[in-house]
Amino acid sequence: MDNRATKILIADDEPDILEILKYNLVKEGYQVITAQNGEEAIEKARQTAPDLIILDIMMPRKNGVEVCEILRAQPAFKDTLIMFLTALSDEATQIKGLTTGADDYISKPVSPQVFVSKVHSLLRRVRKTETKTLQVDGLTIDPERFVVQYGGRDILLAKKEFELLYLLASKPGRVFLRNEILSQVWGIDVIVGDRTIDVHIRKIRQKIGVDCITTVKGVGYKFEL
Amino acid sequence: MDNRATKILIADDEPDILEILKYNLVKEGYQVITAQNGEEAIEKARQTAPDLIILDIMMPRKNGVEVCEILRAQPAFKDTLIMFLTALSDEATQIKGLTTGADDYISKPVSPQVFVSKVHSLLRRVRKTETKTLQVDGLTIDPERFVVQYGGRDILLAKKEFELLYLLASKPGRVFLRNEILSQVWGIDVIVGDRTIDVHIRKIRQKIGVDCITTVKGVGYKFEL
DNA sequence: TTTTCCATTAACTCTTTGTAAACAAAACCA
DNA sequence: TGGTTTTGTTTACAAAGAGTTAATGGAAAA
Repeated sequence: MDNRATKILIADDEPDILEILKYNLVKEGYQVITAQNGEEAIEKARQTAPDLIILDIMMPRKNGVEVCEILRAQPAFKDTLIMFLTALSDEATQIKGLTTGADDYISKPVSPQVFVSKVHSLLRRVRKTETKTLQVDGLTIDPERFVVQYGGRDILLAKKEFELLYLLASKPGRVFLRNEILSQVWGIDVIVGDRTIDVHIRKIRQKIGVDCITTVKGVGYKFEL
Repeated sequence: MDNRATKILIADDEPDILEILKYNLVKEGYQVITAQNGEEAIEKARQTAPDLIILDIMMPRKNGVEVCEILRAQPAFKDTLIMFLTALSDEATQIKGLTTGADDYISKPVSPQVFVSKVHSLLRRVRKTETKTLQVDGLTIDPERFVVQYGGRDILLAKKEFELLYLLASKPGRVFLRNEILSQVWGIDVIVGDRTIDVHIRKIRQKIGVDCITTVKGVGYKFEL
């Protein structure tokens, strides 16, 4: 699984819990941001735009449910995943939490395994629905079939090639910095050599046979037909 | 799985529970109808002809078991899936429930995951026997006889092989991730080794004799003739 | 009960893919 | 223009992933 570039915000007032959870998520390759109270959580959420927000219910300065409600009221967080941590398996709280628009909850105490696997599965569930077929000027990129079509021809790309092309084509004309490409396709903490991107770009150009990727020297690449 | 067209009726007298369950099913793409008591459940069942009916045992104005009995007595609901919710793990009630013709039961409290996965697996279980014969490019897959026909030839597949092929062929061209295959064919909580899928794929390819399953490395498999 | 068939695992091989390294070619800048 | 930086290309190699085969234990059929 690539957890690259997946940002997770955890808010809990107990530093120990925060540490443990953070440790386990970082180990899995996620980028973790922490907050110790409700207001800090909201602030950090705005600053970092995380993919998943994990909120303890019991927190000073706005509890988890309140934070969730505030965030959900904003368009930016309408589709962000939110998960609650409940100290006790307080049925009432669980229900309230879910109805206010959280996507899942975990009751503490929880084993790191279970915690991590819950996070995984929640993110996976959502990612799947994110894949949409792209159509740009006669080029079709279909993640469901994992096929690129151009001029009635099926072009088979390897995984990384496909992911790279998909990223570029997701915003035609927009320039993606090399850094951006790295963190989106390879992951935030994967270190690869300078020429790796170029080699993949080359293979894509070769396979497609049309010049659809433009180099912007000193900056990055953009997709354009 | 395409849950769009799947209608689920939930009957429970506690609005909170109803909300939580509905929320989770809707999130999975099911169409959900709710009822707050036994009689309402029967009425809504008649109106909407759901694919699955989830009944709380303890309900005012006819309890779950009574509702089940009444519905089962009607030809229209002879084959509808019925699932019970039991507040306590009351063994006696569970048994009674099942003998009156329910297909499964869940004891509350239940986590959203478990609940959703039970619903999934119940529907999957039944859909399988719902036996729609698939016809793709001269290949006929008939779940009723457990037989695959190709080029006028009958090919006998073992159960797992058949289920796997059926899944892949249900959406020709679409790539199924290994994970997806595992959870659809083997079940959500079965753990099998890495090579198990490959071995089954191999047997299918061998028996059919035509290359109809394409490997997408690092991603999964797809059916394509 | 014996036999056959099936699902799975393990061990191994084969293939594809990703990356590094080394060098060539551009583009940039003075 | 010559030197410098950035990108393109090629080749080679390691590792990931998938294919293959045989063996095992269990279930179903005979």
